[in-house]
Amino acid sequence: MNTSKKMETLKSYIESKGLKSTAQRDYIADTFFKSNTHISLEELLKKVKRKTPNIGYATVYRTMKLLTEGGLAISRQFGDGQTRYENLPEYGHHDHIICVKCSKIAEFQNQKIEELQSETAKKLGFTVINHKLELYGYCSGCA
Amino acid sequence: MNTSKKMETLKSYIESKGLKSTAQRDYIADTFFKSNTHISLEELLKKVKRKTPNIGYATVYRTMKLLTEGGLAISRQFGDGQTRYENLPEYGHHDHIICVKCSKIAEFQNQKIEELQSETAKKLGFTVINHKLELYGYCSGCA
DNA sequence: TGTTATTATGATAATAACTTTCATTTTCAA
DNA sequence: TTGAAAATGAAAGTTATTATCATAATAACA
Ligand SMILES: [Mn+2]
Ligand SMILES: [Mn+2]
Ligand SMILES: [Zn+2]
Ligand SMILES: [Zn+2]
Repeated sequence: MNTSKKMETLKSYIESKGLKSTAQRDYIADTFFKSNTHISLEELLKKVKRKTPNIGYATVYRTMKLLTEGGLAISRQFGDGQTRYENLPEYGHHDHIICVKCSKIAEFQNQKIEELQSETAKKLGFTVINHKLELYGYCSGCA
Repeated sequence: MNTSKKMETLKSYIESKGLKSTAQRDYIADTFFKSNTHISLEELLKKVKRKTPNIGYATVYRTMKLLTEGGLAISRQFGDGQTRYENLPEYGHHDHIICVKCSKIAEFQNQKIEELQSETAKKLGFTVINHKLELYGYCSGCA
């Protein structure tokens, strides 16, 4: 889904919730949609402030909360104590591998792992609704 | 490893670091070693205070930090914003599945998943040193 | 066994990320 | 155009964690 399509989806979501549209929210969302990292609120705020210096942290916070609720952003907690947000992946769910030295994050998909997770859960009488799989180690550059 | 063996290991670790032994630390460690849950600092403090009401949160915090550094405790962060500690597993590494309704935690081991993780990492040029796998869902009682 | 340097303790303060509050501004349906 | 409802931004509140500091306990050694 491209940025403009996402902006439309956001617009619909806002309408459906009886909310009002604002320039700040639009700009924050647009900036986020155009980012391709796992971005923290501070980082996003910094980006946004380059064009709109008077925007507040709280607005960025609330916008990302809204996007997450609306299914337009995914929040992630890696080990660093900060929530990070990423755009919806183009091709379904993915997990992460993080370099403990340079913090580089690589993404991967492994259908077999996903299946084994479900199986394992089933054996224990659980039904999985989501999961968190993070590998930590050294990337090729830091090994 | 049983509790007394762990206490000995702790004693060695303390000596090797040039630290001093104290009744508080011993009692906190012993209490932790005898617990078989994924226990938070608050919970551990509560237990400890039953016999030694004047023990402080900071001492429990520092003791668990010490145990973790010394390899006698594992710290875990599940989704609830609190660090939890667990004893060394009797039979190697395990991962967790957590009920989102009642917070029940089940443990599992799956060698195949572990292997697939290493493989996946290797393909991306990473060397894995640790990982985090948590499944979230409904337990049999909450389904 | 006393002395004393070093470490530990517990109360309290500081930190940091997140979340809420509130006075003011903005939006938008009527 | 108007006014009720929502949004904003600054500031305050929250919560778990970590640090500080005055005092107490430990232990090497004279
Ligand atoms: Mn990702
Ligand atoms: Mn466990
Ligand atoms: Zn790296
Ligand atoms: Zn349950």
